[in-house]
Amino acid sequence: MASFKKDSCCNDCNLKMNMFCFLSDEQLHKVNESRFEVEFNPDEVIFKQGGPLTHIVCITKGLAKIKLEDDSNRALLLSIAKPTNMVGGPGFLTDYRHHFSVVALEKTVACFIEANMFKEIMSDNTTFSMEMISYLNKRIMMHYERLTSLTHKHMHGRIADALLYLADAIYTSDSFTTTLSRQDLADYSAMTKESAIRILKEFKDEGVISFSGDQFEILNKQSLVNISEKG
Amino acid sequence: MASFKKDSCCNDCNLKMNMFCFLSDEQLHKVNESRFEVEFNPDEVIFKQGGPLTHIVCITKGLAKIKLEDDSNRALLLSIAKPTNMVGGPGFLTDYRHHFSVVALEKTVACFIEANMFKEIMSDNTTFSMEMISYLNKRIMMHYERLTSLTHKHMHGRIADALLYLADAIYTSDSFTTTLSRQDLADYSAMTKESAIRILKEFKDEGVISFSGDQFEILNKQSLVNISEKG
DNA sequence: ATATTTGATTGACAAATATCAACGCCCCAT
DNA sequence: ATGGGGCGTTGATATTTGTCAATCAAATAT
Repeated sequence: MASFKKDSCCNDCNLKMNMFCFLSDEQLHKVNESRFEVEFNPDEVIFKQGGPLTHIVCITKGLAKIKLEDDSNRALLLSIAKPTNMVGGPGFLTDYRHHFSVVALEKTVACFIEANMFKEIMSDNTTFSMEMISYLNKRIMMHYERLTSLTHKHMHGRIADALLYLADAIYTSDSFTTTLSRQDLADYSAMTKESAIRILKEFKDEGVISFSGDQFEILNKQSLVNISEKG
Repeated sequence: MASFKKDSCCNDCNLKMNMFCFLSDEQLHKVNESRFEVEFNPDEVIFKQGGPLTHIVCITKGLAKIKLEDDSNRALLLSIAKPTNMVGGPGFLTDYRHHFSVVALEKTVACFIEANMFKEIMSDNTTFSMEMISYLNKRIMMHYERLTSLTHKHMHGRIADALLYLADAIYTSDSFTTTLSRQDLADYSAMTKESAIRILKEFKDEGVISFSGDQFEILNKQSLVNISEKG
């Protein structure tokens, strides 16, 4: 297993693990000593909502969905984590519980780092702490976008948002094969699977996208952006 | 104007200003030197979404609504700030812009503290930084609750949530007079004003609440909780 | 006092969305 | 090959929610 390196820093909203460039050599060494990797199969649970938060993970290979579960059976797919995103959660420095579940979407490798180590590092590395604050603030901006999208847009706009998210943020290509099920797409867009399917079909009929099974292609991106903006 | 004091600390979700108990005497002195207060009239804008984030404020008197505005004209009322909540925003340590508007709901006094001072303090007070991380994580938990409530619950459940929020978190009484308009209640619950009014009336007809104008009273709290949980 | 404005309310109706049932398809285990 | 089981798809229908227009009431201006 390769060690984390002090290479380029990254201001990406996703707190790539090279945020570790802010660590001292000694701190970096400590992290690399204690961290370990686990490989998960598709649909396996990496973190379970409600469970104890003892470690922060970094997705090093594969893809995982971040899922908010409520009292009924419905779920909201908050976002997707890809290499090399950090997945922590609001339980850190608060109640040390998980407030969402993380589920592997394919064969996925997660690197576990003790939450206590994070805490220790922060308590004597203020740059790292401030980078964490910056990261949390970017997550919050993302939540704001999700809140307004999910509450103010119609289904067409929400599905357009989902497709744009997958193409731009996850697969970085307008043509992609996904391991997300239709139900996952629906959970991301806060609607039923049937509604998601109908709207995907409409987009296909209108020539905005094409798909067959799990292979998608965005044919008219501007149109998708318009649909997203119109709501 | 009274100075911030190093009295009791507070683990409240709202980062009460007595989070300042984590400051050194010197830091506290610096903050008290430069901060200043402004009084706002009802409906006046304290922060405008999109504007520059140069200061963090603390609501010292009154009540203010935190409002997400989207491209169309619709707004989402995210939460309400009361004394002595801090109101910063995700622009801090990121793009230094405001990502929501803050609007006074009544005569409201806001105390302004330079964002730079916050940054300085953090860079040599790791307890303060970590307290900030804890605060941000609690805000994120709140966003999760809002996300699942607003996307998964029907209007009845959402209005029930709004009423419980006002009674429990804002007015700390099951009987309260509010300066929120029906439109504000609707914006908090992500529905139209007409729908909010209809559901309030239903609750009144069923004896769950009573109200006249802006005076509300929760008559059957358990019932309201049930409605909230059923969705 | 009277006109005007603004927010609250109501009803009729239209649009958006979920539910339910049925069916097809593909993969897998027997 | 064959019979589930799960996922995807479709259509019919019911429910939820928004829109539009009208009215009402309280507050404010003339």
